[in-house]
Amino acid sequence: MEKSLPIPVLCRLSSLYDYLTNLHKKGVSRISSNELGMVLGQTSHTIRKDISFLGAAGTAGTKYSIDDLLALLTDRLGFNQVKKCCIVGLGRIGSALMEHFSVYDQQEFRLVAGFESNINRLETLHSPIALYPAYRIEEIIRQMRIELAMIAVPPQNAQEVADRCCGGGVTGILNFTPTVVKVDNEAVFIRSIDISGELRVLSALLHTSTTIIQQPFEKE
Amino acid sequence: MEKSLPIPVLCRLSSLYDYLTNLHKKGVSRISSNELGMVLGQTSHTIRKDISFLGAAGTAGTKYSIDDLLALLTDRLGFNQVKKCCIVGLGRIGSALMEHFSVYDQQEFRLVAGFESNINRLETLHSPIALYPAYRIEEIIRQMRIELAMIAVPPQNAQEVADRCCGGGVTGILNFTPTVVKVDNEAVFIRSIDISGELRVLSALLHTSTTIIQQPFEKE
DNA sequence: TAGATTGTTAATCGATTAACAATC
DNA sequence: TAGATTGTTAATCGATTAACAATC
Repeated sequence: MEKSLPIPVLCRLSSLYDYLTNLHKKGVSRISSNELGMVLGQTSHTIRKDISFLGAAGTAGTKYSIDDLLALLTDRLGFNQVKKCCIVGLGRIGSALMEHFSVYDQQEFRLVAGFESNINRLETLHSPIALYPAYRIEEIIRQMRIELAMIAVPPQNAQEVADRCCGGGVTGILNFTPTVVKVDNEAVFIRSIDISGELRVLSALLHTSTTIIQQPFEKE
Repeated sequence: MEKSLPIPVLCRLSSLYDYLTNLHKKGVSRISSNELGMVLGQTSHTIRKDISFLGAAGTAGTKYSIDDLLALLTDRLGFNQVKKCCIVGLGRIGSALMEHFSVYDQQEFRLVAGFESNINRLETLHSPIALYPAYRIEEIIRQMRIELAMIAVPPQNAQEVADRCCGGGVTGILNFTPTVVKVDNEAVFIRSIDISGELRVLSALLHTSTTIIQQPFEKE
């Protein structure tokens, strides 16, 4: 039985993949765990440990071959199989994502559909990617075999949309809503990006770091 | 000396704050750690532990008072002090964020400036928020006493922009770029949102969960 | 009082860091 | 061979979970 990769490891490997892709484009051919650690803000130990999760990738004494590492990452993490994605909710954030992903061609995924419930708004939108009214979510996801859905609807609709995306058959959801969404299907992965939440975290960090004195609820 | 809150705790408290704010608006007055756990996808233990980091907030036997909890969170995490924010880079994502934060009025922060290096593009943009050319970053940040910067520039410019934001005096950076940015100032907090990275993580999750057999590098 | 539910201490779990052996 | 650097095992650290005492 395959030991599945811990999420923190996966996140770092994803970032590593991105960086190596850039190096590859620049024509760099080898790099050490030490150098990688510097750039990615990790220790060299962490880099090597993370890589070793994928199986051995380098040869001792030599630095990592960037091509080999990229090939290993691509293979093990499945980045060679293009995943079809859709975006539900084409408001400000949703349509920005739409444009973003229709321009950048990431080899790992391809945006193939957008959904919007407001028909008037839908008609004002233009995109090289097919757009559909929201009531067709299940139908289109199933028909096109879409695997990933990005959800950028108002928070109060996030759960319902997530359920319908699952109903259509997606196995991954990227939730841009502060709502914590849940699905009963074990096989569906959910990750969330909460922009306001992140701003609050930063805000709290600056606050708590400057509030040095404040000693709450002193017991006597 | 004040023990600073661990980041995971801070993230959950931020999400708790958001949820309680909604409950408050709906007129709900009390809620238990158990119910909160259900909704926020945590155990009741975690909820209570997190809250206890702020000092005692409830009374045993009774559920938490939502008003009291909100007051405590607001006070301890500094959400009553409005933080001034800016956005650097007004491309697709940047201008979507711009619109987003100029519409939603979050009491915790206020967007006060946007920066864009492309003068032609700058002139086509219209916003209720003041927009400036990128060369004025330091000047305006210092002058307006802006504390937080969101960075939505091309990845290759992220580090330089971060440095200049720090030069102006921000103490928090929300980086929307896949580039890992670093600053030498210890007092500056950085958080990152890597949208493509998250998609890759999801993508890898679905891949590794379906790839059951694949047993790499079997030792003999 | 009895039931409910908080706050906190203790136990477990997992991830990161360190050390080092393996090896090119 | 000696120097460099990987891969892996062990040690540390921190966060989550569990248990329960405190108390309304």
